Amino acid sequence: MLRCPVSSLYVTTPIYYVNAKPHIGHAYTTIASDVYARFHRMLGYDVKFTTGTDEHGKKIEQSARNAGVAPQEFTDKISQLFQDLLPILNISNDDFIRTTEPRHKAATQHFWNVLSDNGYIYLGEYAGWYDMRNEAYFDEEELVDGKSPFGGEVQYMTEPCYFFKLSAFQEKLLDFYEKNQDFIYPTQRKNEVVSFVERGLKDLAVSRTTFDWGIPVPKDPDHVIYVWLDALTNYMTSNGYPEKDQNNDEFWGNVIHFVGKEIVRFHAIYWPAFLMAAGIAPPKSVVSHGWWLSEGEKMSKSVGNVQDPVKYCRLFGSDALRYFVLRELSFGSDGNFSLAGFIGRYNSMLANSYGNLCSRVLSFIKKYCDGKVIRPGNTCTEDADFQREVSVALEEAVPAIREYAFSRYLEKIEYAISAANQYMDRQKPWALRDTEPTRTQDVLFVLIEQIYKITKYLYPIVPIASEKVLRQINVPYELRLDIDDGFADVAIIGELEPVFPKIETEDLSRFDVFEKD
RNA sequence: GGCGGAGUAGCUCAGUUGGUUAGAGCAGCGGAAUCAUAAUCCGCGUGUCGGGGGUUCGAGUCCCUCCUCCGCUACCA
Repeated sequence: MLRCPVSSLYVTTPIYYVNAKPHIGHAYTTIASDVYARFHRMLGYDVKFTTGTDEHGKKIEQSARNAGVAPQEFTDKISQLFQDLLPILNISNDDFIRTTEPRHKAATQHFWNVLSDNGYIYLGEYAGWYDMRNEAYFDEEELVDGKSPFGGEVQYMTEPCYFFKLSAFQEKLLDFYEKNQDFIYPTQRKNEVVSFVERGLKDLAVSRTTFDWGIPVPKDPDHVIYVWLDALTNYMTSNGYPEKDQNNDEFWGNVIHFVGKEIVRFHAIYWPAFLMAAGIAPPKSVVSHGWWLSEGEKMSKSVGNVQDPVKYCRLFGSDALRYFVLRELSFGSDGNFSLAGFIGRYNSMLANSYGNLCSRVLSFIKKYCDGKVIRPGNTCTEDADFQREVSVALEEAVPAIREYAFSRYLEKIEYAISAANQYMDRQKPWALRDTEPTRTQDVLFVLIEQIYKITKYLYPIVPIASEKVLRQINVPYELRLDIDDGFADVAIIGELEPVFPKIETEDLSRFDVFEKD
């Protein structure tokens, strides 16, 4: 039994900052979170899965001004692009939260009041060398020849500012990391976080007076709340805070935050410190992934090599993109996103190995077994060997995904697919169909039952194709989501429809056309 | 500078606490088969495991040193 007794899991993506349209990095985090969520639903977990947009801050205010629109109008537009991306990627989120929503403003201000009431927020003065032209503060040691790193003239300035007593949490955090070894994944990021904290924590400036686009500090509306304090609180807003006591909440007891490596510090240091200060349990894990290079180079708008997830979905389907990003690189490391790599993986694995396996088995049954096979009375050693091979591979896949090793999960499944193709080649049903019809149908049943199992394991990654295959072998929808369900004793083949048609050269020219748009 | 990663076949990477002739996938070459999306299956790798030194009966795996690449080193997000 793989299925777990009922337990709850809360999976989150970061809320994405709305200063530019979504790119492949956003899609990647969202897809990984979705696969993790779907997989755990299949294991029997009660899963809550949220995503959203982070909409406050100086940068947004400026971008809106540059675009000549009000900040709210600006964020409405970009946030919509992120919302539109979800169905395109086939994401199964339960909530989409925007930090400009009233529920979030209320939650954040409540959280602020708790931190303040608990004595962790105080009014002080922020001081530093201010670069007027670039509107940023710098420390003395950051200055280059008496100017800011951007080359602007600086002057020493102070402004009133609320601080969070982060310094009070240095030991508590280190102790927390020590006792919760799984808190930060992967290990490299954990080491970075620990060494950062060990170096000493200064109090954190958590309010700003230099711009207005934010949530006002309660009782002192000249200040807006620091965007990260605002943004991180979304995870609780979405979970019913403050009405719902997070410490007695089943979802809050098992929170997994998926993030990109660039925001680990906020999630692994500030966030647990804020929560500790409020007397709320920190999340279970912060899981961070690497960055995508584009055709071997760093993605950047100025270079114009930003990979657009929507384009890939339109041309090749969301399943193909989901499969590629999780298979191509080991989760946590950086990797390369290239069209050639994408097509190579798609064709060799999805089209040739898996798609063709389904096709050859199902159409064989359709043509030569009257579209129906029944469970054999007895099987031979070769059948048992094959069945065991698939079972072992799939069982090994489970711990992989639970350790966020999505590519290892897929490797195991691919091994099972390969075993199925090998089994069919060894048994040669096409050579037996006239002389040994019984053995032929037995072999086909053995095959179709393993295809059923493999397809179910593929479901979290490629839900559309998986559902298509299950429909072709007449597996009812409601069975799809439970990993322990067995296969029926009679398999009836429905209407055949190809999954993962091979990408041909003509499709590549279509890709170029699309690119010019 | 400090701390932390990484350097293994053409490419992408596995290699658990040191132990038999260092593995997988992809690409390439040869063959078989024809159920299938011209898909599949079988066979084929003389790699200084970044360089050098050391510990050990034995090291890709431990220690030292050097080289190269990368990340973190707070108040834009």
